[in-house]
Amino acid sequence: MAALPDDRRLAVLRAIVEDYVQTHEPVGSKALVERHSLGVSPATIRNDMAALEEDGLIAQPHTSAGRVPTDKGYRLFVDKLQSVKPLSAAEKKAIQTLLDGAVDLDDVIDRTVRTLATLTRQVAVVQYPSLTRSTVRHVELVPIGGPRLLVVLITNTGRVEQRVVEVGAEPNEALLGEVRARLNAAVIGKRLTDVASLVATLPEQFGAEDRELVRTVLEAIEDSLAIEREERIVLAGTANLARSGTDFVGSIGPVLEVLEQQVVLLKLLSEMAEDASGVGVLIGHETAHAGLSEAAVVASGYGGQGEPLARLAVLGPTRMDYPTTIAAVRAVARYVSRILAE
Amino acid sequence: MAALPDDRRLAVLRAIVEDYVQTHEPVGSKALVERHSLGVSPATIRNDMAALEEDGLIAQPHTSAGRVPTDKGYRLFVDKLQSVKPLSAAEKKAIQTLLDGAVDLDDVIDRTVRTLATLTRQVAVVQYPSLTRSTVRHVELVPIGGPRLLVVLITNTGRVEQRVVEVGAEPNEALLGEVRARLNAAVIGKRLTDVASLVATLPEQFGAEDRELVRTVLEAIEDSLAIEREERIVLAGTANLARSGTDFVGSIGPVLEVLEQQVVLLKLLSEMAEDASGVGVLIGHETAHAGLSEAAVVASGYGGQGEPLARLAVLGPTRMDYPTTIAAVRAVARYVSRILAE
DNA sequence: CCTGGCACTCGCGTCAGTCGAGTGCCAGTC
DNA sequence: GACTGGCACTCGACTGACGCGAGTGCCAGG
Repeated sequence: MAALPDDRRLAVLRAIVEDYVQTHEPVGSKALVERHSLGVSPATIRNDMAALEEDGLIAQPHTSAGRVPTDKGYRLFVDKLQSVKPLSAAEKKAIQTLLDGAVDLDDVIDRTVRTLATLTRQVAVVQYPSLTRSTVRHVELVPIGGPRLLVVLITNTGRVEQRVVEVGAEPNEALLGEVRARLNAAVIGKRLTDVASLVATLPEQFGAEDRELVRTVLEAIEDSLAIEREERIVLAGTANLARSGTDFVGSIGPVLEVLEQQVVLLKLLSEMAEDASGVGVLIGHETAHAGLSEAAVVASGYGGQGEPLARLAVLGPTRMDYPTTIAAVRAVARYVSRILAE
Repeated sequence: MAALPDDRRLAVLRAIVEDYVQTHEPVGSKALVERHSLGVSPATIRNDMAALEEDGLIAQPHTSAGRVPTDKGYRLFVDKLQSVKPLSAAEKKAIQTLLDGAVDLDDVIDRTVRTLATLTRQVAVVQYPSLTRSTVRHVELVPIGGPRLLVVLITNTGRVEQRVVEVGAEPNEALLGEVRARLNAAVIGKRLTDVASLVATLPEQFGAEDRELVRTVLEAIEDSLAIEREERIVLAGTANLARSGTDFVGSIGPVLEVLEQQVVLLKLLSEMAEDASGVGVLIGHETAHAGLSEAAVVASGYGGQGEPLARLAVLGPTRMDYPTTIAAVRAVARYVSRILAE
């Protein structure tokens, strides 16, 4: 095919996506030439549309109706997106106002997810900074009366994990100090993933009668690092699903179900590929989940230079405003990263 | 009015509620006598229905349709509920299986809310044990390098609140031990609400140069007790809202919005009155919230003898199976209370 | 390769007509 | 006085016919 027609076909696809996102109605050839200055007649557009349909990029809900983009069409639209809509000054300001003044990690995450939901008017998803990629800032052992010991682990992201353990007998302060010192010496500044191997030989450095206690403490620490607790997700804006009314033809039930199953969400987020700017998009069936066949996810890593600490995302109907959403996700991700870097 | 007809009217109301809950369709006089052995003819029932409508207990959606209970009708139905449907053995077993084996408070709450949602097939809401009604088990001060101090407060419910504070200079261990000892002596076993007044005179017991540090620590503790953090709510089963499809005629959007605004939910829970068995019910407009005009809340306190530590609840359409739901809420509340008591 | 024209398709809204469930009322019976 | 059977009436739900209009595919001509 010649260069010109192919270019125009892309322009037509782009126009169809834009119109459809705005009007939520199948778009016909006539409306298209009226709303966009394509410089050709409806009949020509019709030919192009037939070709686009042949390629599986658009489809018609029924004969004698306009065309609607398919998942594949959205995908091409997103891939060929040369320019992301920059945020308005007011929006940037809003992000700052909403995110500044957070007192701790929980608060940062909470504000982030709300900001993202408000900004995009979609469902926002924020994953807690993954423990596996952060490092140890400090480990503390606190006797809390009787044979009970509070084990506290603080990460460089400000996250605090704690656990109460039962040790055989009430430990004396001197021993505790010794364990605390050696433990910290071994792990401070190290990655959490390496902690287990770093402390493996620790019990051997103590007398036989103390080893049991040391082992119990180490178990607690490794326990805190177990996947179950480490991978937490926070949601906001689920009410936006209902607002987008007829966007999900087969009710929003399945979508809500997916959102409740954090495991599925986490898997989705962790497996997403990102483009050069750090944003990844999954459209409809690409999510490989039946409940999300009419949904799209726009995600970005955040926190940490190079490899991100965790991901945040927006979930909405496939029929969403991708340029704006992508811009919002990227902006929020950058801003949160800056905050987390302190 | 004579005693008999009044009794029968109540029976009619009860039958209407039961049928309507089951079929989700307005129920007429004929169907009523067929499905229930009321011992009278449809015509008589019609007269009773007219009276019930007069009293505002039932209503007809349109002239030539059957009757539907009003909020007031549901209220009377619930109030006159003499027997709550006991849970089946399988259900009791399910509660045990789901709730046993929780490792900490977070886990208990998490399992509870999921159990409740699964059991009732509605939205479940669990409030974290209120800090204000629990007591202090232990306070710990942990130096974490430099002028930073980790303040940890553990309650009798197993809840752990922590906060990092910046103190002027790196505190020496002796001083810290002294503060720790006096602080614990003052507050252990005391109610959190009394903590602030109990420690008021604490700074005076220290030398002038140390008072600043003591004050900073106390501030952090009082901060941890601030309402914002103490009143947390966990949800599960929001997908059930969508499943109940046409139950909410005006979409489920407003309901989801309320669920996201935890403040509203908390206010609702805290203001609910409870009957003798510890369960409270709010129906439709009684929630005093527009978004919940078609919803009902069944709540119960849990944890703590006498005055409960917090509440858990189920939220569903006004058209819900009250006897079963009330039974489930009560059973789960009792079981959680037992677990929390250890 | 684009364009104007033309016949064709098909979903949607309207309208009239029918059906039936359910009601209210009344006169009669126990 | 309470209950019952009968009867006329109401009104929403469903159905089928029908015209409208948006949109398409195709074709011949520029």
